[in-house]
Amino acid sequence: MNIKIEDKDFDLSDLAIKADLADYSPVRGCMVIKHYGYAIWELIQSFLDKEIKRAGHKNAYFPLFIPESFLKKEAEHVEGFSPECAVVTHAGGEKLEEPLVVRPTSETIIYYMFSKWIKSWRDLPYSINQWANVVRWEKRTRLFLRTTEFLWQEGHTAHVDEEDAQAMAKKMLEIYNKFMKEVLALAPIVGEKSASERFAGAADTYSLEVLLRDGKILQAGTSHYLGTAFSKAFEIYYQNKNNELALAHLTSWGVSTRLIGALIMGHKDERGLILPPKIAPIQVIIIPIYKNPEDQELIISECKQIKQELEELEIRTEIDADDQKTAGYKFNEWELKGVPIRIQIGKRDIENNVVEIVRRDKKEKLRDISRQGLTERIQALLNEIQEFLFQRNLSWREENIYTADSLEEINKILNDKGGFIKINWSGDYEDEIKLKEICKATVRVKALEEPNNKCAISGKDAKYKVYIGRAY
RNA sequence: CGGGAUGUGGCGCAAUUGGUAGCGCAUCUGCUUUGGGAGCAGAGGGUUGCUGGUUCGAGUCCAGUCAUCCCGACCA
Repeated sequence: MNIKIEDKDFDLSDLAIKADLADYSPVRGCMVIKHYGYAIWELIQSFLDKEIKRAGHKNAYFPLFIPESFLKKEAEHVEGFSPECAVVTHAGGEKLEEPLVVRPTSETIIYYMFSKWIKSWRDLPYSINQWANVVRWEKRTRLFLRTTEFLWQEGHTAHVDEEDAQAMAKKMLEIYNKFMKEVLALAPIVGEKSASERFAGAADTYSLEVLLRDGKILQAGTSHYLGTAFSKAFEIYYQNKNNELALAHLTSWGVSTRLIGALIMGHKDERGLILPPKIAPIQVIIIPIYKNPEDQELIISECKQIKQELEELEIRTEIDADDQKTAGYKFNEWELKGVPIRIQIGKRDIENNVVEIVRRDKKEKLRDISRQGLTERIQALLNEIQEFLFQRNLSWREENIYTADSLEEINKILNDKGGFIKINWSGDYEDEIKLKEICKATVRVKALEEPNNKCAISGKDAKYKVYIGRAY
């Protein structure tokens, strides 16, 4: 890798490839997730899977192929997804009687099964989660943010009534929010989508919107209250306590490998990736520095000793003992890859019974850190970095929430700074269109406050206070 | 899917009016090096994305195709 990284403003593809997270595949819009990137996904999975199970959901697996007719059963759903479906028409050397859709999401096939499994109020709430790949033939792709095939988790639940279902949709939203704050150190704005931004077929869509370092906004997770539209389409009826047939109320919720995009773009700086400790595949990188073979042996054995001590505290540690590369090269490379803490040990340090520590988040060099109590010091520092990154992301978000009362103001703010703008909005679709055409911005989520002025787009009476911004 | 750009050793790039492909980094060998991307000397590596066409001759011109990037319309 031959790159000078001083003051380089990385874009996402630069970073994803140079930090060795992913590579392009020969198929348009698809990516290979390399081991360093996949390790991040595995960590995401292990944290979230625990939370999802704690919330009472069990994992299952549904097929990749969905009969085309299933997609067509729910009107809005088919309208939303048909254009981006990959369809298998031939298999086994023959034309299929009914084409099979490669799942863009699994509502239809899961609810088809729900209708067979749910018969009584005693069966409810019913829930399933699956970790799977899905395919959406997007016009424009971008590594991690929008790839043709991506990995995700999708949860589906059925409930006796709206109240119960809404509570679940919100509970899962809060689990995502907590995960993003505590593990990914990202501070999303959480709220309800406008009608036009809803999931195809949903009654209500809630989402988590992350402000990235480039000022753009990323929808990083969603949770939907689906109402009874799918239940009608797939005949998910149950017998209630009054011995009547009733429609189940459904929810679905998911997060994808896009979270890795949020992670990259939410924390990066001019030197590359910055990974919060909890999600970093390597939390501590140890770099031995030596001039001759005698020192080398001594120093490496000290590195191994430190690695072992750190691993006893379950701190993910690696030693970069590659003697083909100079120390300086390694410093830059591991910074590019976002490892939270680097320990440097040379002969000097061993003689003085100290090490040098460099923290990635603040680019701060801590010299002469005592070897005694080092592991505890590192552990505390990892927590400190985790907290620092969250606080930094939170202030970044807070500092970039603006208000505006006209399209001109909105445009100026977005051109100069990006970020979120809180505006009053009439709630009319035509105003959303206007906002998009003139400012290239969309309504991200509704704010909790009540509107306190006329609509910033049209001057009509405002119905909502909303956050808007330019999104990926 | 529309507009624009690009595609040349692993990576980044060059090659004038068409004349048979060159540089830097990386790689290999040797010696010296190693606390912020090492130095010197030598060596290897290419059907120029792919397919076809024009031409005595194509990296260069033409057509098609595939991929990537930027801008729109579509989206987690």
